[in-house]
Amino acid sequence: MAQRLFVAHGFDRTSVDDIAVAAGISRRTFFRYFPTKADVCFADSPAELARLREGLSAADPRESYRPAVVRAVTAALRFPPGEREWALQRAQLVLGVPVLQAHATQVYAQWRAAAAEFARGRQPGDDVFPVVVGHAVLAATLAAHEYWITHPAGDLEDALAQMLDLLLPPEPPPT
Amino acid sequence: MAQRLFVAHGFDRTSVDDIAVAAGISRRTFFRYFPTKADVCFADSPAELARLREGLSAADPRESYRPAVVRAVTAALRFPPGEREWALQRAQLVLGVPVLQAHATQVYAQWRAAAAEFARGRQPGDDVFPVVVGHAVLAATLAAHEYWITHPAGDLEDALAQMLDLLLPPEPPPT
DNA sequence: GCAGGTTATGGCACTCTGTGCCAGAAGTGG
DNA sequence: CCACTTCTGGCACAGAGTGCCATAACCTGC
Repeated sequence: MAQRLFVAHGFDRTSVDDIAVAAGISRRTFFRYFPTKADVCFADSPAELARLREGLSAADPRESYRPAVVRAVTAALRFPPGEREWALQRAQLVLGVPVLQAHATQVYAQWRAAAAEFARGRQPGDDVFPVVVGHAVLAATLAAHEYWITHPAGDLEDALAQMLDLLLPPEPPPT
Repeated sequence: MAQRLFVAHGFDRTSVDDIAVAAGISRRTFFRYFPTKADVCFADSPAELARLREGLSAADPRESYRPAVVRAVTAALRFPPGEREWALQRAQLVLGVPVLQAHATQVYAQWRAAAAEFARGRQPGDDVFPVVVGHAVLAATLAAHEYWITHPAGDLEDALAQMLDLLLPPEPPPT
């Protein structure tokens, strides 16, 4: 509901009062549901993060790590076909509005942490590998979304797989 | 000067009034020098960005792109030895304080854009390569800083080179 | 040194976000 | 119906950031 206002009038020109009035609640109540105006656009993020963690921890330890990451990430960000427009609109907002780009860093940090933790389990004792994998997963996710909003005819999932293939580092030999 | 206050009392617990009083200026004047409280920590960013662009555009077009990027990035972020503590402190702030992480996205976007523009010049007609290189350069820069603040004994420059080597995609064959 | 204009500074009032506190409405179980 | 919990709204507040205007500091040329 609020997302529609953001798209129609711009995020910055939509005040919390506007949203509250449109939603038929008070300003104070809005802040009980969403800690921040920007959080309206990140309502699905906890679920996506949970799916990512789930997909990573479900991976077969004997399988090499790259296909496992590709599968977990694409599954975590999959959406039902009916929500395609909705997801695209949200991606345009998050990647295009500075305040939302900024707010997204908190979500990104959790993605990085999840990927890094998985990588640490694959290469115990290696301090570099988890950091690189964390940033690679995040960079690929962002790159895929960036590519998607400029080429909306294609599928996000394909872009994700392609970007991950280009950005994930090779698996170092076990120590 | 303000950075010292941030380190001593925390970024959030330091108000603009505090900074203004410590600097002997008025609150209003502070906002003339820095559009935002967070911008205090990004005073060097325009110069770093300029050095990055410069280094990239100075690269020999016959050289493959990866070493050119490594040279440009490491040169852009090089600092005199006397500023090492200062730079490390700033990195800890920017990577550790949520508000600063968030504000940094604006700077990151410019880095990505500079790297992407360079990559576009190397692979005209390829829509994927610039996006990937932009995100790879940024991811490697962040990964290097993240590694550096947890292993401050090493050199940032070495970490940058290592991360870029792991994250930069291979150069696709010319079309 | 002085009148001219330009630039830097300070103060004031305002909007907006986000928060703490408290009062009252709404729902729930006995 | 009553007690208890939960949801909601209003109010006041702090802090960031901005627009406006008055004034102080700094050059100019004369």
